[in-house]
Amino acid sequence: MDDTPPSLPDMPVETPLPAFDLDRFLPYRMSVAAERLSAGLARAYRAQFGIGVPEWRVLVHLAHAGAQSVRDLERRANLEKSKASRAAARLEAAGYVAKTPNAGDRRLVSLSLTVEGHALMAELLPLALAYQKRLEALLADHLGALEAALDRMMDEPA
Amino acid sequence: MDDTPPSLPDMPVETPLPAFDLDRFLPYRMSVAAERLSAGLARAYRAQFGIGVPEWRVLVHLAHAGAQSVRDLERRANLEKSKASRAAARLEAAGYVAKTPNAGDRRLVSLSLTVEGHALMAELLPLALAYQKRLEALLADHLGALEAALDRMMDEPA
DNA sequence: TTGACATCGTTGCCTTTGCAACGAATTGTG
DNA sequence: CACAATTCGTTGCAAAGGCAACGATGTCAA
Repeated sequence: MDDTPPSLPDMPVETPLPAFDLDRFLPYRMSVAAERLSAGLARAYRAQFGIGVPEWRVLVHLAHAGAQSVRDLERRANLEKSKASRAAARLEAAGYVAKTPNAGDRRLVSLSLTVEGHALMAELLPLALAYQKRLEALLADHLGALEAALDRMMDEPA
Repeated sequence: MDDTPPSLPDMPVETPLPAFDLDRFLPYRMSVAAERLSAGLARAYRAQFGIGVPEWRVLVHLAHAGAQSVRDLERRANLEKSKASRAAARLEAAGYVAKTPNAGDRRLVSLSLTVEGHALMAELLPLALAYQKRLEALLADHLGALEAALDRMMDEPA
């Protein structure tokens, strides 16, 4: 708060930097808020089921859309290829997901929920839905604008 | 969309799962949008200056608040302790940040921008400000509600 | 048909992350 | 003053992530 610093002779005079408050910077705020939301939910399944975020996304998408290839997950659940592949491998090892070769195109792997995976989702999905409800109630009147803002961010090419 | 599946004898009958579309799930949407914003900005400095997100946060906070300890960065820039420590170490190696022991409390390390770090920020901050401006223009009428929503998410204890 | 080109999923390699433990320094308590 | 408890920053270690390359498969056009 020293508007006119004494400028001691041995202190190099530096161009003043533009004012910039990280706390008002949108990429930062979004990142922190997103981390917070993910962490809040993850507490519900991470410790209890050994499921991380990538696994969660795979499971949800399989539950919602049925059998899917790794490529589908990459495109539709925003999972980088190797991330999706390894998450699927972990889920297969845990017995929640079955990997079967696709008959039509043998490059594809068909991932699907096992009975255990289905049962797991029967537990997890209600938790997620409740979390979503809580958020919607918290945001209330701002929810619509938030979603519109998110849409715009996602539509923008950059 | 087969509402009444044939229920073949060898197909175990499973409780139908609640409808759940990842694309409408807020933690997911926030995470994807945040990643997108960070990536958009990071392109401006990552390749060109070898600066990653943690380094960026350290630099910005030092530019904004002057000399800070690792603990300050942890608290005020949402950087986990070791992340802040290592980012500071990388920045010191790159010559952008100076680490000096704090006279009053010798447990603390005082991090500050070097002349080179100051010059770097004189380049980077305008980029960040322009990016913020672009975002604000894109969001336009929804900006206020977005910020209010972010505030609520951050205030909530969970 | 054949050969160039594209796509799919996995893997190797290296970096980054997260967590816990540690030594050094400081604070608080009796 | 001693000495337990706390705080600060770093580091070891195992897990996760990112990227590029690979083999296998599929497509397409000459």
